[in-house]
Amino acid sequence: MPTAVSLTKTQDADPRFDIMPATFQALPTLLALGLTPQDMLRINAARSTFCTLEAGESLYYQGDDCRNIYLLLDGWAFRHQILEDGRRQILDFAVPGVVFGLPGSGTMSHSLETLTSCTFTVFTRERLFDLMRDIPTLGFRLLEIMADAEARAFEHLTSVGRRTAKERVAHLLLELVMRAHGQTPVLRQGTMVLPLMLPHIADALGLTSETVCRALSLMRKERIVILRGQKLEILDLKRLAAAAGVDLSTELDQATGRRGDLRLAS
Amino acid sequence: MPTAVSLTKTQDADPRFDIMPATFQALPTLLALGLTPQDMLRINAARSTFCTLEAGESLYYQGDDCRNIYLLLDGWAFRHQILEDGRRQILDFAVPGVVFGLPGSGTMSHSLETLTSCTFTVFTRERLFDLMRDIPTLGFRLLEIMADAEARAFEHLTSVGRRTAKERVAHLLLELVMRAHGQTPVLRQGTMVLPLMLPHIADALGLTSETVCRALSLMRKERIVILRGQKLEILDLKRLAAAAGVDLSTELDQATGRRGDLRLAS
DNA sequence: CGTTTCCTTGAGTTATCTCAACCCAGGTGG
DNA sequence: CCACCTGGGTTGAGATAACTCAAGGAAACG
Repeated sequence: MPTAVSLTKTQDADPRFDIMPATFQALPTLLALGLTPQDMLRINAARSTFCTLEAGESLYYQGDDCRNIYLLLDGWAFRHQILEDGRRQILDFAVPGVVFGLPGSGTMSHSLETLTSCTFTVFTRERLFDLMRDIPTLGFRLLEIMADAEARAFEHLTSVGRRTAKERVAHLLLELVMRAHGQTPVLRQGTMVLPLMLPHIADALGLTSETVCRALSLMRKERIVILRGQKLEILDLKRLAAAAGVDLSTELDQATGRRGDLRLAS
Repeated sequence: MPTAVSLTKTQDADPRFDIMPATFQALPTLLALGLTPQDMLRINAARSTFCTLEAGESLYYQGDDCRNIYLLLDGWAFRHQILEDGRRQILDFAVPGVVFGLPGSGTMSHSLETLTSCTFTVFTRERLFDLMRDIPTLGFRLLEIMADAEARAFEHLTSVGRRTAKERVAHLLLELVMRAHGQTPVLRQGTMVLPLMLPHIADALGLTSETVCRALSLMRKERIVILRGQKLEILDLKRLAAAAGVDLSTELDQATGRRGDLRLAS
């Protein structure tokens, strides 16, 4: 299993990073909560390496000995595991602001593949450690991000283990809507772009694409959501939540509470 | 949903913590890799609060507004989510050394329930932040622990999403053996204590206890493992791995590589 | 030694899978 | 500009892994 891509090295760190190019705006959104502007500058100065992938390429493969930490700046990607006989499980979908490839132990347990063209920032393990030493808040923030990722993984696990096919599909769509809402606000009234194909949804949910298709046609008939091509249209968010078995008001409270939480006490 | 237990506060931090009581030995094993003895002392000094639970009690519930970080010192526990209609998904099993309740956002997405009597150390969010500021290595170590937990969750997800009942059971048993091996070495030749009942295994794997029972009887007939009561007897680790769909040699390489990894570069 | 709790096994049911045909939209080339 | 082709999506019918319900059985406990 070869390493996927060569990394592009930019010119040396430029102290004038406060004039940030467009691709750098993703960093503040998710990572930066609780950080001071000076901290931001230092982090940006450390981001001397990044890389870009086309849709369908892999940043790393299951079994690679990955020593880097990645921050997805732009695009959609997903992480997945593949069994010997080809069965695939999609572990999660990555949207801008997601951090991964963190200093776990041993070799990578999964691969990362892009859904659209993507831009990543790459920190080496050592550079991250230095940054965390200089900026304690960063370490704490990363811990929060990891904890959120864990919560998402758990929610996902509950879906796959204990929900019906229709509930799973509804739940995944709801999650993606909520997450996209935090990022790029949902496009005009309830429509957003999902760069997924049915097999992606199926492999994320432990189903076949036929079953996903049937669940989607059902919800289309019930006028809950319409997913055609890459366009997801939400007709009735409330009933989508109901179909997912989620109490939407609680969920929203949590999402807003979440924002509040992200501000660091100190 | 009430908070589960009252916390017991010990006498103020004692600088002579290098003479550690028995319950404190769990900290070094998993958390302490890469930390200096002085760091250990400071962390121990900050552990002024702990709590003890009997088997079957809960440390916190789904929906609680939990602001603490817990370290399991002794005993077995599990984290789980419950749906409205009572369906339960067990998210993971906790053994001594596991860290959880980390500063995610919003309210707790799951509950923690003990399987045996347990002892936990409790850090408040603020205290942990202070510690991380003082001991940068601690933050990095916690990040590693979280990354390992994520890898376990992903492996678990793949099991539930894409493996057959027998594969799932074999895989879980294998995971528990491997983890216990790192901790309390497996009891005499291939026998260890598992404080689980069949419904726990079933709810962890997205199965019913009957299906788990059938998978276990099958493996018993095949002379792979015997699980009776709380005693797990491994008759043929190689074939257990094969049944789990895992290449054991790779897995072992990884585990040993892992130990190496845990030592921090700096 | 009875009671309780959990494990085991069987037989019928069902959600999801498998396999296969068909459809539709978009792109390409004549 | 239209015919064809291709890569998904859709729908149906039969197969199957796992579920449900139900009846024992064994071990643990008082």
